[in-house]
Amino acid sequence: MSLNQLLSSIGNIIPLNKSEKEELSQRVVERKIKRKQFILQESDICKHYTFVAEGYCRKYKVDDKGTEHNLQFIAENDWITEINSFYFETPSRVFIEAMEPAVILQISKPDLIYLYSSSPKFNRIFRVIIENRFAELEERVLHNISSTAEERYLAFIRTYPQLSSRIPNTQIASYLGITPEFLSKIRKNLKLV
Amino acid sequence: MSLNQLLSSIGNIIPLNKSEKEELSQRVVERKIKRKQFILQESDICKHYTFVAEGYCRKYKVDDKGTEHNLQFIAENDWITEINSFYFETPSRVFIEAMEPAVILQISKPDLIYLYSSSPKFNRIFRVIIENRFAELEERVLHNISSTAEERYLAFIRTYPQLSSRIPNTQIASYLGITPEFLSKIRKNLKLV
DNA sequence: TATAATTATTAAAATAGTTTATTTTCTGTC
DNA sequence: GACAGAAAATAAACTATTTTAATAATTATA
Repeated sequence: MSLNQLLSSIGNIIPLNKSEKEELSQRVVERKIKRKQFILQESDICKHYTFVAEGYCRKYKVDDKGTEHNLQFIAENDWITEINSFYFETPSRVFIEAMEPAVILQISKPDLIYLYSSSPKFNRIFRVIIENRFAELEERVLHNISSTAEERYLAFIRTYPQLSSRIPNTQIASYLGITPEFLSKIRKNLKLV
Repeated sequence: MSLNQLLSSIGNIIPLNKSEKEELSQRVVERKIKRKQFILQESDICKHYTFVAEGYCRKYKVDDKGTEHNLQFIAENDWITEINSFYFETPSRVFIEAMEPAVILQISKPDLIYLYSSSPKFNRIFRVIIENRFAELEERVLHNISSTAEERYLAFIRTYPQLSSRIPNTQIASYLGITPEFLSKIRKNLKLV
């Protein structure tokens, strides 16, 4: 059951005692989300820190020309939020959307603030969660500025082997910052080699 | 004096009381760094969280071909570390180097761990520091995948107006992920327009 | 102040990536 | 199992960016 998934995922960071688990469990709300349904829409305020238990999501931004740009894919047992919008209560500039039917667990900001005060461990947990994501993001920037599209594509499928097979190529292209046509070209090339 | 700079910068996140300021001040070490001197070298373990009081630094990675790629510039009153290396005590994959004669304040990992346990505020402070940097980094990824080199250059000088005038164009090009020659072309073009 | 060394600019040719348009393949649904 | 709609592949022409190489401008140092 998805709450256990969340507890064990957090337990990997720091083991929680019974009362901490209680506190956390009581403040988490489970939701079932359809494919293509939004978890967060642009210009809304991001009210939750979200744990993905089943399915996967994408976080993307729409630019002035209406083109979508994928910032992140979020697989099972991973956390997603829009930090700026969540903490500063400013309108979100991104969408978060389920790519497959999903089960998510959400914590509201007041509840999270409560948890931070109830045990210092929670502060630490959410610091570690964002630090992990930060390291990942920095890795990505590095690839973006130092690798060709082909190298980035190979790195992507190497880093997310299971997930990448579930993601349509259009979406992967948008994540890599190239057109789907050029991704096709790259894939064709790789087959020849 | 640089310790006051650090205290006031942290005070902007959460005000500290006297004893917290004491605890922090006692665990911070000031160092003067020459231009081009390293604060962290590749394959070393990052031992400190570093606050830049004067001067500015760059964090960069050297790829297989020996080319340097700038990941970040760190100006006065900002923090820098290599999260992965610092927390997991793994060899750093990046260099951090002073671009101008600098004054820095450093906290070692044991001292930071101590601070985390001494007051929950410190956990929160370093969570906020990394969250801010995270938001900045995400903005950058977005630009990288959705903007042309010219747009990225304009965004860069708009975001860091004072700092960008102190950074050589070669370094800016490396940050933008383009060649210095192409940056020249862009700058020429912008003058004409 | 002159000279060396680094940094910035320019230009031409080569490569990487986009655009537009068409065709093929895949997927879901009745 | 046939059909509609979405996703993927192909190709040609176009644009962005790199590479190489040479020159000009700036900065550091004897």
